[in-house]
Amino acid sequence: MTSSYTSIPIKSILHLSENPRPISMVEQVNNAEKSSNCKIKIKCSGNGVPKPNEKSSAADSPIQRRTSARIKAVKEKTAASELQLRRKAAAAAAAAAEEESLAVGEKEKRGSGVSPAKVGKKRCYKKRKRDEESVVVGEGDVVVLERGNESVGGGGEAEVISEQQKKKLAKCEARRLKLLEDNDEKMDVGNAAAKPEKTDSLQVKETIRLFNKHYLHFVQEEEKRCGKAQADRKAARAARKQSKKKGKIVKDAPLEETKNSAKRPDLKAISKMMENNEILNPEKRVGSISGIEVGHQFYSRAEMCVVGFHSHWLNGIDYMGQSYAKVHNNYEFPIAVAIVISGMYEDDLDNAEDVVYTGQGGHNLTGDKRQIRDQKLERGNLALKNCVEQCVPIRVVRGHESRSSYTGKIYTYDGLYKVVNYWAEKGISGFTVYKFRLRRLEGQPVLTTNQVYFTCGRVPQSSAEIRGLVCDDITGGQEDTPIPATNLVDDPPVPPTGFTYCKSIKVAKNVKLPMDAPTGCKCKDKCVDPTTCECALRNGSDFPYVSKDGGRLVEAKGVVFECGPNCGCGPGCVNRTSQKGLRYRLEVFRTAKKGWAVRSWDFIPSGAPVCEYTGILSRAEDMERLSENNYIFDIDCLQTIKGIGGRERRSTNAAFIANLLDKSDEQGSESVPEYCIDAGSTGNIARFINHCCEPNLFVQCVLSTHHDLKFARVMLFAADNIPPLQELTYDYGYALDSVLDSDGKVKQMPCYCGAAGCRKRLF
DNA sequence: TAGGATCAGTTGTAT
DNA sequence: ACAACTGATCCTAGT
Repeated sequence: MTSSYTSIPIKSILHLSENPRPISMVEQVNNAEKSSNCKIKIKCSGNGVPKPNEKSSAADSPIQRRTSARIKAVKEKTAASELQLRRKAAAAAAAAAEEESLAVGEKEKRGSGVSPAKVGKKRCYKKRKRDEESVVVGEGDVVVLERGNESVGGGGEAEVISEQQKKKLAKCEARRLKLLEDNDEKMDVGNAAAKPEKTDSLQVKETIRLFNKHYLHFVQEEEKRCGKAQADRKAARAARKQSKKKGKIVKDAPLEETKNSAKRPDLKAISKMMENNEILNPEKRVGSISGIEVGHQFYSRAEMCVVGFHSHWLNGIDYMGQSYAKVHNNYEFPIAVAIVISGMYEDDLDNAEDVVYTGQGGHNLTGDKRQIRDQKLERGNLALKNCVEQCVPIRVVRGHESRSSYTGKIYTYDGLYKVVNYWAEKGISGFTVYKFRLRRLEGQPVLTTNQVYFTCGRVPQSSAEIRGLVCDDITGGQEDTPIPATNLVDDPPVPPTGFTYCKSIKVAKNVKLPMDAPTGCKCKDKCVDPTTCECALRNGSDFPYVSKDGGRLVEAKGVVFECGPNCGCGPGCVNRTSQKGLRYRLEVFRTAKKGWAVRSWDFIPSGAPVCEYTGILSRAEDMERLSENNYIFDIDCLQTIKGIGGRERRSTNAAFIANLLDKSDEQGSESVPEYCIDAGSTGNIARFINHCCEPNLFVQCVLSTHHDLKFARVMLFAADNIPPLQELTYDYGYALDSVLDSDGKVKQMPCYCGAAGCRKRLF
């Protein structure tokens, strides 16, 4: 039986709660603000919403917000400087590429020194890395094995060590020494060595992001198919009823069409990524995988596959088979490289640092999930046995039941373990099972499995449990779920002040929101069929959302057309996903260096809507006068669609949008946003979300009550699966040199978000 | 909530 | 070329 994780001392849990999640290494831009803030004494009244006329205190400003570009000056400058910049960038990239290709040999020797900054470079690095891996097994990772504990056997039917095996052990020792040597070299390189690790972790992040995109795409495909199947069944039933009346016999539709069960979108996503060569680390390898640290959380088995951590979504033991013997002659194959401990075997025994793992086979896959046959020393079992004899460490992942995951399960990488010994015995059900004693290698980060388990459970259940609470609900009851504010940084702790909470957009006096609501779809209750729903057609004949998990955006789009006031569907329609208000329990918390920040107590799956950016909808040029307002968000829907002003180009329904673009062009829209949302004095939770160069949210413009791109609603969606208590961030999206000061000079703002790929400048 | 069908890549073996 | 192997996932049926 798999032991529970309660074997961890309570102390370690307490320790955790005493030390809140480390705050990312972000330097505050406005350091001066903090001291002034400390002097302000503000009592948070009743509902916690400050008076509207309270002066916006600098304390509320984490770092400078997405400020309106100084429009006129930019207009003049953009065209000229953009061209110049592009030329410069192209020249720099070319030079870098050349330098890179020349330096490859040298850098490979050092095994480091890769700049994470430029995409072009990153690609070069990725490729080189793979080439490296295809010829090296077990190198480049720190593997420290203790001697004297490598005897084979120890259990019932232990095998005895042979002369040949002794030789192998010697070989193994030699390998170990080499690894240590390599490690020393790495240490010498010092800081430079840390860089590629970060780059790799970004690659891991991006690969998982890509997986999520494919995953949601296939979820959508399946939802469509199942929806159609359901409609077909309904129609078939109706037809049968009719024909019964007439006395005719109608055959049932073939099973294929009526089947309602969805094919597994996760597996389809894996297949797709294999087909596209998008799998990270496609070669199996011994030891740790760079970019995946101990404690890394996976949200499904499929995630492990796409980053090359464990190459099968189903097998417990991942091993390198005989085919690897052709390329690598330093091992006797098969050898195991990774295992998943998920408690599926009745004979498992798990004490965290010390595990008795049951081999594979003889397991009743359906029903009671117990042993029904004897296990044999073959496949994964043989691979684990070979690990004992050849001192090959294996990666260990543990599965946990957890609500904070879309699959209800979390897999945590617990580090490298060595297979100490193995034996065969009669298991609980009376069949022969192979057992492997695993011991965690020393010198690794403290085991995090239990911490993660309890971190998730540490989310407060009531306001009484919240530490450092300074405000019960900054929304003053406007949102369905209250948003508390906590402050464990300031002394005395102060709540966020200087703004009025508003759930929805307010419009400035001199701005007229388009009132001509577009014609709506004629669907009833919920929009289902994307081939007939007009709103779906506007999005390119597909709904932008999947129904799963209450609505998730499949991918970032130029603009999303949602159902609006003239649509026949109700509020529960999937194509109103962004209109349903806050879905997750959010918290505003004070950080030491970044001012206020936002995090969620709930798990947020990728593509889920987090919040809208609200405030006062204003003319961008009116904001020019307000030089110190740091809460201005330009509505850059048009720019995003056109892919200008530093915006990434996204997929769009070209046909429908071309029409809208023509309209806006007629109205003389330039490359600079005309309108913006000013959350300086009035806004919602979004005004507290900080910038990060590698964020976990992204901005998505949404149209529902009208089709004017200049007034699109601004929504923030989850870009990744976001675990509870992780700070929420998005990219403020400045083009470098796009902000000018009052004298028309280019203004520069350093970025201290601390991400590996930080651009070092906010603008 | 429990049971069971399904899913698809890897591996080893048979042809 | 093919079958065996594997346990996560999700739907369905039952309580």
